[in-house]
Amino acid sequence: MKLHVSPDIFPPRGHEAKRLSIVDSAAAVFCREGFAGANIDLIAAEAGVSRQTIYNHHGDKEKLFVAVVRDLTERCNAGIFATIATFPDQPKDLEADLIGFAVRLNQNCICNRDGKFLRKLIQTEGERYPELFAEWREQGPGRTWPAIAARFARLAYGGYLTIEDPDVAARQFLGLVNAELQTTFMLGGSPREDEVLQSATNGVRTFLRAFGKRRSAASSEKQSALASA
Amino acid sequence: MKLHVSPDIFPPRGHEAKRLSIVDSAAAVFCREGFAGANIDLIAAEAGVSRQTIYNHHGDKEKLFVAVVRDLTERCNAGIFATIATFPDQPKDLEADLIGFAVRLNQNCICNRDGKFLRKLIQTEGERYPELFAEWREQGPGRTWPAIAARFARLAYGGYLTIEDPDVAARQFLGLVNAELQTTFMLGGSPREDEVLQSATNGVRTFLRAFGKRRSAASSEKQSALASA
DNA sequence: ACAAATTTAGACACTCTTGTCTAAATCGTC
DNA sequence: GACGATTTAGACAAGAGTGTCTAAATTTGT
Repeated sequence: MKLHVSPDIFPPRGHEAKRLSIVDSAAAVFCREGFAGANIDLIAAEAGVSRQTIYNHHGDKEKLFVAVVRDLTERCNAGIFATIATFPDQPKDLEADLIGFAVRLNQNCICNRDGKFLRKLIQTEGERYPELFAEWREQGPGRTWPAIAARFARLAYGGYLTIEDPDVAARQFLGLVNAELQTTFMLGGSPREDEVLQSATNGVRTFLRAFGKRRSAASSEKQSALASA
Repeated sequence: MKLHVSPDIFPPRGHEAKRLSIVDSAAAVFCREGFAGANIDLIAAEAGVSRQTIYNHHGDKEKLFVAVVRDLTERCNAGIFATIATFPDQPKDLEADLIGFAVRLNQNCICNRDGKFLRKLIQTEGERYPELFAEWREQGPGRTWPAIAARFARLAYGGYLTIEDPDVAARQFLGLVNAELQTTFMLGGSPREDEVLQSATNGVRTFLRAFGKRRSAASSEKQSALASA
């Protein structure tokens, strides 16, 4: 599940390990307490590290915060693109496959630890660090949305969907699929697995009612002519 | 600790005016800086009041915060119910009327000052005051969602929509209508008026593709026979 | 096992904030 | 104009947190 490709190149082992541990704990504490309320001593204790080590590594509370956001953005992006790679380009069962994709997106990118933390940091401190979060916006939504939209465009081109604007459709897909989780997200909680599945199922059904080739009356159409140029 | 004999009975007008001013400024500062980062001196300055007056009125930073959330919840609720009252029960032009409703909901309840503040306070401090935000959840979403769902149920009963679960439909309506504003909301910004309209228009169109009586290909069927038992 | 680098614990100065207190100023009302 | 209530400015103690420094302890590479 983890890919430790090369965790220890030139810095010694314990060194980088401690850096990771610090950033991890810092993320948790910054989220819980906010930037102003976050206590370096507490971060140190939670990371199992002395306070001085934090200053050795990052120099500053603010620099530490920036490092946290950068780390989270990077890891979340990786997760999102990995999940986008599982988008059903040639679905056997369109509804089931889209539900699966929606659930994966939620579980692996939005509801997981990194996703929750990054979201909360953006919400709480976004206005205080405009340039930092402008960077996030470019690297994150600015790249992931077009990627998702492209997949929906391909589905439409393949004849599975009737879509005018893939960008709009992509955003509406996520809006629908998370429609029933908004209150939970607001309070910073994690929805249960069955809630995620329920919301995704309802959302995808509505999405397909709007954009699916209508199979309403009959016709489980094995519309095979997809291998077109 | 002094005991205020009767804090809010006979105090004169200017008194209550100052209280309002304090709560207002406090809301802004708590939102900008977070609870821990909020500075009472700054709130006082922004309210045009001395620090001591704040302590006279609210006694405590934490009590002040609670007062702010209570006030915001109350005012936002009032706004939402006022807007729900404008829901198109007997629409002439279903699409246009639903778009109008969506825009009103956004402008008067979600994007306005109170809505923005309340949302941010819930997001940032929700986990720290579970009982306070449980109260919000009951008073807010717990009452507004059923009210909105009831309106959609009535539309369905009137033959304007084909809905199985009005609660789900209501949530999906809002999810669709705000689908293109999510990133802006995240960063605490206010979308421009034309963005709100655009998102609402796209959202309502998709909503009607899913739940509207289909006038799609042919058959603008004046399917009037709805008053059945 | 040795030497260099890193980590640690603790003390420290400094700043900032909360909440209290007091005496003077201001306001509202008669 | 006078009286009571409220507000104000400022000083104040107490506490908490940041960032620095130092000397000892530990880890790492050789």
